[in-house]
Amino acid sequence: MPELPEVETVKRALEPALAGHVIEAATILDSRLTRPFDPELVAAELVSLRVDVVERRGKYLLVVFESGRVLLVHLRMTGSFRIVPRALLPVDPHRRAVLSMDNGSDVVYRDVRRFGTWEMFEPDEVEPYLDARLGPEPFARGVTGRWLVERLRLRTAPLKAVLLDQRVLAGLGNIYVDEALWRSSLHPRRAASSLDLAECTQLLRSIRAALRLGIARQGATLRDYAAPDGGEGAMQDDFRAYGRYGEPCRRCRTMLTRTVVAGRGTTFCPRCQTMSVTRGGHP
DNA sequence: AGGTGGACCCGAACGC
DNA sequence: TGCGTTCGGGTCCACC
Repeated sequence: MPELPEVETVKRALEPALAGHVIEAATILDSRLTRPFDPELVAAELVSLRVDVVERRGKYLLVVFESGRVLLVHLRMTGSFRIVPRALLPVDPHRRAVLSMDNGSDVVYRDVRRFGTWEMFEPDEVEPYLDARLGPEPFARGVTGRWLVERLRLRTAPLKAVLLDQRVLAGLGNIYVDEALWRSSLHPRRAASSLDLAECTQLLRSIRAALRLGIARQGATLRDYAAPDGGEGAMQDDFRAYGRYGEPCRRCRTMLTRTVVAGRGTTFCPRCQTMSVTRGGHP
């Protein structure tokens, strides 16, 4: 599932293939991708635009054109890109779009579950759109333990539910929330508002450590996620909690437990990750 | 207003 | 074997 580290990996691979290049042809094969807009019209809009830069905000990819317009892409669950030489396209029933670039390469988008979205924005539209949906990047300077404790102060929902809320911090999903909670020894069902400053400072350190490791490992490859160069991530080999229920905790050897929090499968250590205020954590 | 649960998808894994 | 059922996961939306 592409979360911040996976999307960052995609962004880094896409940038050199797109930046400075012109889209010579665009094909959109699935009307769901651009819904409610006509896929043929969106494809026509893309043709002959020159890409300026590729950016990431939370789990969104921004293909910014020289005109200032932006193609906003969200991979959701199973969206992925692949960069291949033109005409080297094996048959793939899950292919949803192709951008043919002026350097002879095709940027191919595939999406098994068809949740992903492509939407064109005018220069001034994209910022308000994202600002309404996303909080700050977890690595932003202004994000501190003090900021987080204030941000959680009025949130009575389970900590895990609040961390999955993109308006609090942008880019966390089920994997990295479970990883961060394990690292900070916090129970996923703790009321978010019950965390004190020390816990929030520790939690933020853990969130950043989990994300940093994910980026260094080029994301986690589960089932069919792959980077645009076809490379697979290695983060799945470094999971401390996510999906490891039934296996021993790497701190205390207690068997990890699986439960459901905020409607999401949740793995945690019933011994380390306590419901009460902790003294010091384990980054 | 904050919290919750269903809808959207479809392949994999599971149950009989 | 073959069929039907369940599950998951990000975001949006209706409802409390």
